[in-house]
Amino acid sequence: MNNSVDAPTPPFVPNYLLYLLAAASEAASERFHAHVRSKGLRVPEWRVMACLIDTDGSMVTELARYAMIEQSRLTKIIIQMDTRGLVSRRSDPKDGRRVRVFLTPQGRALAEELVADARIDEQELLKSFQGGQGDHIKDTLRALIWHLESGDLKQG
Amino acid sequence: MNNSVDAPTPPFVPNYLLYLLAAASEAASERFHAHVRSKGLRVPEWRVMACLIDTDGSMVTELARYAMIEQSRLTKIIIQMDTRGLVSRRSDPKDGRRVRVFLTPQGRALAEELVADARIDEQELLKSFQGGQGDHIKDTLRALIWHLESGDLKQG
DNA sequence: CCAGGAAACATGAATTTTCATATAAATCTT
DNA sequence: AAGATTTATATGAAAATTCATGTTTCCTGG
Repeated sequence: MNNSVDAPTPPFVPNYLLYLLAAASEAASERFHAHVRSKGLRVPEWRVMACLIDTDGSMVTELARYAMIEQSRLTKIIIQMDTRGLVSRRSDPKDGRRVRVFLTPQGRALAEELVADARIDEQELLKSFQGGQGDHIKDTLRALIWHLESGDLKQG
Repeated sequence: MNNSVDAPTPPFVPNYLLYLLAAASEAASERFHAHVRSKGLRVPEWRVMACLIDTDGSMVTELARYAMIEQSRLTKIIIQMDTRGLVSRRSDPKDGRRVRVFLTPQGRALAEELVADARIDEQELLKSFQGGQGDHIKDTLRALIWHLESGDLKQG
């Protein structure tokens, strides 16, 4: 007979990939998201503005994919941002169904300021994350995203 | 004079660490989260159950940290889950302020089923992600989380 | 040209989430 | 040991999100 105690079963959550991804995303974003809110924007609004810095004038559906926001939700966010003067909406002359979204001068000024802040924040995160490791994490994440989006992993 | 066109400015968003983390989390979770919903649970409810598999009987505040859900929101989720018979709430006899949350037998059965499914899903993700790379990503994420939570990166 | 269908957005009602604060129990202070 | 603080959870109203579906515009074959 064996008197020794069993090794405790290891916990599930802290070793689960989807938890690690969500926790890493949250932890890494916390500080900058607080900064965004201090500037009077909610995080989804900041995401819209960051996307528009890259692709000003894109249509709502494109923006929804790029910013990872569901379409009807994005529509409502954009309407609010329009009201606040951060973006303007114009229907596409070539296709009346499409609504193209543009940064206003005011919106662009804020967006550029925040993108600059975001770059600094990112550099601080990466450089504090011991030399070189920092570079690799972005590559790893890009590879993971590419793998997940392309392969579709057997259409379960 | 130089006739050559400038190289286009590289886009910000697709190379931004916080975007990569959020996008990786979303892409990796999509399939399993759909599975969770097909079982009649919303994602935050699944998170609560997964946490309780590890730490049944924990108090609301602990659970909130572990499941990354804000406290007052968690309270409401737990009340719903209690009503549905997935968990039960008992006030701690040692400290009347605390509410300890337990899986019911029915809740535990569902939680165990989903944890098993989650393990399978995770294995499929990792093994499809070319040999060995899979292992490393979890280590990288753990390191990042540990770094972010411990260091606090200068108290900006 | 027209009917049918698809694509792009908008909308409304039900539900959730957020934020500030209330309540209640434990702990500290003097 | 009474009062002041802190900790734990609950609550309510305002705001945001979700989901299904409506509306408008475009496209396609006959």
